[in-house]
Amino acid sequence: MFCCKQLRLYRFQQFSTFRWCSQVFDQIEKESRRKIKISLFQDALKQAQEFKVKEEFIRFTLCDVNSQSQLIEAAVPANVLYSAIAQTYNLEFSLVERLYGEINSMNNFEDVFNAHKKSTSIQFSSLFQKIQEIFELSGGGCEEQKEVLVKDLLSLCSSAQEVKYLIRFLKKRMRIGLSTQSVSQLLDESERKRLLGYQSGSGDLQKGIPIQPQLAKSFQKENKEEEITMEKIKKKFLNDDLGGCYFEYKYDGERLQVHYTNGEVKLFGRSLEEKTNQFKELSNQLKGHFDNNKFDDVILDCEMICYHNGEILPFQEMQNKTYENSVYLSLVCFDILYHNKQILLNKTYSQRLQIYNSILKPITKQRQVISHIISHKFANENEMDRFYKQALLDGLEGIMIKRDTFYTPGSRNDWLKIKKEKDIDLVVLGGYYGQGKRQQWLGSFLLGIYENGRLHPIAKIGTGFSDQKLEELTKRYMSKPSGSCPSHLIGFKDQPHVWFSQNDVWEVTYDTVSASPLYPAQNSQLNTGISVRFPRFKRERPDKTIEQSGPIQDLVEEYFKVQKKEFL
DNA sequence: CGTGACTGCCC
DNA sequence: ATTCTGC
DNA sequence: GCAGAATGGGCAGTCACG
Repeated sequence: MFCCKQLRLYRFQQFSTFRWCSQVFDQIEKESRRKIKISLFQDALKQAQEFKVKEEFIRFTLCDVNSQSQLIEAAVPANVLYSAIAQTYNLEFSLVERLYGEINSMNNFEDVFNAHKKSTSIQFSSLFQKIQEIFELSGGGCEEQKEVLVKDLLSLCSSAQEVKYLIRFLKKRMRIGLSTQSVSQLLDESERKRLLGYQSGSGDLQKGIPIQPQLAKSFQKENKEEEITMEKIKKKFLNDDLGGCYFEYKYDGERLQVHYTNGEVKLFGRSLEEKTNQFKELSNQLKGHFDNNKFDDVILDCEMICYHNGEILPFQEMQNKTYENSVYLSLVCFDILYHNKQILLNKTYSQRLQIYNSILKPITKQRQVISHIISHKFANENEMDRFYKQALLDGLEGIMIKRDTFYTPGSRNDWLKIKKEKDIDLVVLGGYYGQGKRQQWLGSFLLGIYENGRLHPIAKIGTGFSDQKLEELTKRYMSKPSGSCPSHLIGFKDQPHVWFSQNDVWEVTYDTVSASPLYPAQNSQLNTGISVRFPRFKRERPDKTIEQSGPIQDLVEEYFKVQKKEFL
């Protein structure tokens, strides 16, 4: 009897301390094979369950304290966190910012830490509770309180490893190579609803709880370097079979999942946050529409767009009308997951299409509360191509092509998006230190464009580099004497960590031009700065001079073009 | 009470 | 959002 | 092909500060 108690006590301390948790994470992080990562996590989950900290352990893994309340602010603003670290370990703030705000290898940190080490590790459940208290703070003066509490937490750590994962949690980047998708697979549906806030759609569907949306993949992503042709799309995506697939315009708005059940409307965003209150007026209009039209219970997949005087406004306009004046908001439905007591996930798209077309009216130039998208079938590449080109002429983002398959939550396999991408030559002005796996490199760069004899910032860029390229670029620019901020950019709000003394030309791919409150690049026709949406690195252009960047005139014209499109 | 910095969520 | 990476 | 982890512009909301 006594022995048993001793054993239990021993195991309890082994398994439910924060040290146990950080050791599990360390193991998972070091393991590169995903299957093994998952099984390590699964084992840990069993132990966590045994000691009644399963929920906390999962939330810690996913850096999610409590998804119940949307109003919770950032747990710990970066500067508060850094300041707490700096004070706890007697470090310069700037050193924390550069180095210890993101602990990767233990080499540097262990010495610093050892002087402040606690000999016993805190119980995991009590650590989690303390973290929760931090999250619950809000209002004036809360940052100061948070700082105090974070200092407490840091001082409770018994190993440098614990500090590492605590910091990562507070920064909301656990980066152990295992995240929501893998965790989700290990949960049953009720745990999934409770802990992740969504349902997978396998088995029963519960209305009023969001379902992971199905997603699309991009055609150009799999076909870099090459021109988009409908012939290639037909061959690669459709297996030369045009028969079963549908073509639709891709509206540039905001994805919303609509649940209407028992006379109640609920809206959910793409990341499954509830948006009912954020779009209250739209929600009420929808309820009115559904009530009046004798609607059955439904779950609809829609794009929210914004109308003004018979025109659909571009994305940027929608964003800032959204909260001010929701009378313009409108939904375009493009799929249906549930209708009249029937789960439709395992119906083909043809069948679902027929249902949503039968209960909604097609989209028109005049705003309706809710309408449906128009689907087309095409017999050959010419028709496909004409449709795509017409979409671009009409000012849309591009088109979607959908296979005639079941609705698969989370999958990107059956929907293809085709967007027009453009290239432009820009000048690299400086660099910003990277985070996480890019900590020892520059992680992004400031780009400029030549106008009126000077270079003007127009965007940052941080994707499109292979690891090797990024390392090479970092070495190249960091080994040169660094430049300084040009006098005309002293007021620029997002100063690079390193200004480059040599300004090279890079070819950059982007999607659209946007009005910018941050970037000063403009010309005399504009009363605002401009920038580009979705910038990505394509290649270096050593053959070009900075004067050959742009020209900005092209971007300005593109910007004006988007402003006055009709979108239908 | 207004402004600027920061964060979370859209894309 | 886009992109790259290891499995 | 999947999942994860880097990174982008820009808006609304929150909080610190003057």
